[in-house]
Order: sequence, then structure tokens, then C-alpha cells
Amino acid sequence: MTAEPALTPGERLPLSRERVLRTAVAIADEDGIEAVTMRRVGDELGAEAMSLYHHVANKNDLLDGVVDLVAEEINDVVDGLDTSGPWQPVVRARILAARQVLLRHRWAPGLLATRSTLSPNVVTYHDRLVGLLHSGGFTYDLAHHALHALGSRALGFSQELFDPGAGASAGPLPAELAAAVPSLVAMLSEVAHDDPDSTLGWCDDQTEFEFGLDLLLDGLDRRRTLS
Amino acid sequence: MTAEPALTPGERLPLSRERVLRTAVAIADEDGIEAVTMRRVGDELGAEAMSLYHHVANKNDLLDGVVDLVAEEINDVVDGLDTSGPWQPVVRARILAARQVLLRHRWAPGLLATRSTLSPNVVTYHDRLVGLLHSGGFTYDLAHHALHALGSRALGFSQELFDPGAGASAGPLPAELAAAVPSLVAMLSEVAHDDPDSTLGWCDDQTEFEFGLDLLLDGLDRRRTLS
DNA sequence: ACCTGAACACCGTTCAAGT
DNA sequence: ACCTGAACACCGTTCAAGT
Repeated sequence: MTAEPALTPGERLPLSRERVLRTAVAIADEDGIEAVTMRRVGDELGAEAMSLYHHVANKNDLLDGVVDLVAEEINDVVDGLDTSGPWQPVVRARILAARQVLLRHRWAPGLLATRSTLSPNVVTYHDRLVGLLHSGGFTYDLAHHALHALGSRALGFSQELFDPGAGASAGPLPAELAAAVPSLVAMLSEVAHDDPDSTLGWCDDQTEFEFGLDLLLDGLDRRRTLS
Repeated sequence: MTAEPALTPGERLPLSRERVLRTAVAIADEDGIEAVTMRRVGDELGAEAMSLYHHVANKNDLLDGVVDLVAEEINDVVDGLDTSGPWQPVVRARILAARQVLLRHRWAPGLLATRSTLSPNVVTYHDRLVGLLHSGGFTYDLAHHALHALGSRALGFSQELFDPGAGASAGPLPAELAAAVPSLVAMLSEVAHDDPDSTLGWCDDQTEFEFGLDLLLDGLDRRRTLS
């Protein structure tokens, strides 16, 4: 994708940490994160798996680098946003922009969640967010609570454990299962009735994300004006 | 732990799906979820890894079963709670009780997040939650939004991508890194000053969980009274 | 029917050897 | 210095064979 210096046939670009990480991201985008193996990354670069170890310490380090690369992409996007005006629409727009980047890398949220060592670019992202909150009237104490309350939502995603819509799109439930979860059945039928268009996947992820986000941002603003 | 029929020495309890799953939970509690391999579970039961395949379809099925077992433990606990009175303290107590169960299985949240097939007991848990919300005055539409807004918090945990306290407990930051994240440094120093006792791990997970939970529950109650 | 041993395909990774 | 081939330890899983 990026321009490369011309090479005589048979010649190969030297490996580098950067190329290794970008290749890993490309593989994950194409075939999912589980397709990212040392052998596959090597193959894709025309090298042996073992050659990668000169540029990343091990697979864990590679995945840390991949996460950091995605976070860098997020920072590049959100750094260009307008930060003037009241804090709430500014923070809201920032988080929704981060979300757009993650939607280009569907595997990223799951990977983010498993990393133990923290990515410098993820830290930087949160630093800027705290800056916006503070200059928007938050005490640092409230900004701190806000980071925890937002959790992964600060970066634009929320881990859904249970998608109520999964059952709906799979058609009517077996009678015995329906009897076991009467409230969900009642909820499903009413919501489906309200919105008959969305027959499949009637939970709109974006709408639900924004609902939850606004719930939190509204609540935080209320606490801000109380302090 | 549970009473077993007496066996003559050398005799062995027959395997069963239940015993396989309970053994897997015990291993995860002891040594973490990554220690749960087919070979290890077999060993622990005095059987070969391959024998497990007569009771679980494959490792994925085993992990699904493990998740469902934990969710069953949660349901057993929350079903005993008092549900009289206003919805908010009832739901709050229910979620915090679920959280207590998950704190006994630290690996469970991470596993929950990776499962694609949904556990019957997780579905049941959410069914009861919707029931409480509805009888507490929620429309089914709002209850539906509430499930998405709560996300993993409904079950008592929140995936933290970034623990601001991790840096604090690791001692003072290197100067160049501190300069790169000025807002976090300012936040850290102010919050640490407010609460000088908690020198290590100054983010109280339980306090932060409850702060975020109450933010959401308060917001939901406000929308409830508006509708 | 339930369980087993050997084997297979696939990992991440080590290491000595090449250039 | 960077890269490689063979090898090792560990997975999940298949399969034919035992009882």
C-alpha cells in the first residue's frame, strides 16, 4: 500500500519491526486475529518465522505492537478533531471517531482486552481525554472516576456478553426455551413490534453504543456541576 | 468436595461431563485459564486427555460448559436475594452479588468475553434482570437499551483497558514519559494527594465499579420517569 | 459404552549454523 | 548483523484398537 523503493527482481525489502507489525495487522483484518501466527506473518513477508525474532521479542511482543499500532491510528484520527466548545460534544465526537477506527479492525477490541502490558498510544489517548475533561470543568478526581466508568467505551467499544438480538434473528425460539425466558420473549416481541423493519439483527450496535455513552456522559456532567 | 460413593482402592469414578467441567473450573481457579488443557484436565481426573471427548465435543464445548457453570453459580446466588422494593437497589444488589461470584473466579470475565455461543445460564440471568426492570417500571424498550448500556456490568464486571493506577504503583515515571502524558501525571498526583493511604494500587476496583454502575442506574431511572 | 495409546497437524520457540 | 533449517516441547484432535 505505501510506496516502496524499487527493487531488482528477487531482491527483498529487509524486515523491520514496523513491517512485521503492519503485516500482522493486514492478516488480522483479512482472516481474523487467530490467523496471525509467526509462520503466517513470516510467509507473508517471504521470510521464515524465525526471522521475525530479530524484530520482535516473541509473539506476545508482536501482539503488543499490533495493539499499539491500532491505538496510534486512533490517535492520528482524533488529534485532528476540533476541541473547542463544551466538553461533552467534544468528548463524544472523539470517542465516536475512535470507534470508527476500531470498526475497521473488528478483532482489535478482543485483542485490546487481553493485553496485560499497556500500550504507549493507549496511555496517550487517555491522557488527552483527561486533558479535555479537566479543561471542561472536571476535577482530576472526577476525571479519574470517569475513566473507570467509561472503561472500554472511552476507546469506542463495549464488550457485549449477551446480544438479545442473536435469538431474534435465529427465528422463533423452541417452546420450552421460550418458557424458560419469559421476560426476554416479551421484550423481544415488543421491541420487534416497535421497529418492524429490522428483522435481522434488530439491535443496532451504533445506536446502543451511543445510548450507553450518553447515559454515562450525561451522568458525569451532572456530577461535574455538583462538585 | 461433594460426597462421593465409597470406592475400593484402585477403582475410579466414571467420567462425566459434570466432573470434567468442575475439574476444569478447579484448575482455572488454581493456575489460571491457560492451564486448562485437555491433557491437564485428563491428568487431574486420572484419565487420558482423549477420554474427555466422550463427554465434551471438543475444547470449545468444554469452555462453553465452564462458562455456563460459573453463570449457574451466579444464578444460584442471586435467586436467593430479596426482590421487594424499588427496582434500583434490587438490581444494584443483584449485580454486586454476581460480581462477588466472579471475584472467586478471576479468569471468568476474560473467558466470558471470548465465548461466541451464548450460555443458557447467562441468558437466564439476563431474563430475570429484564423481569426486574420491567416490573420496576421500565418499558421493554428501555430495558433493552439498559442491557446494552450495562453490557458486562450487568454480570458484575467491567473490562478495564487502562488502569491509571498501574503507573502509580510502579513508582515515579521516567521524566520523558511523564512529559508525554502531562494530564495523567497531574491527575495521578492530585488523586494520590487526596487519598495518601492507598500507595499501591490506588484505584479501588470495587469503588470504581460501583461508581460506574450507579452512574448508569441513575441515568436509567431518569429515562424511566421520562417515558 | 467407555477408555486408551500412538500418531498427526499445528503451534511458539531454541539453537547452531550459515551469509 | 541478519536470516535460516532442523529440532523440541507443547497443543488439540483423529483413529484404530482395546475392554
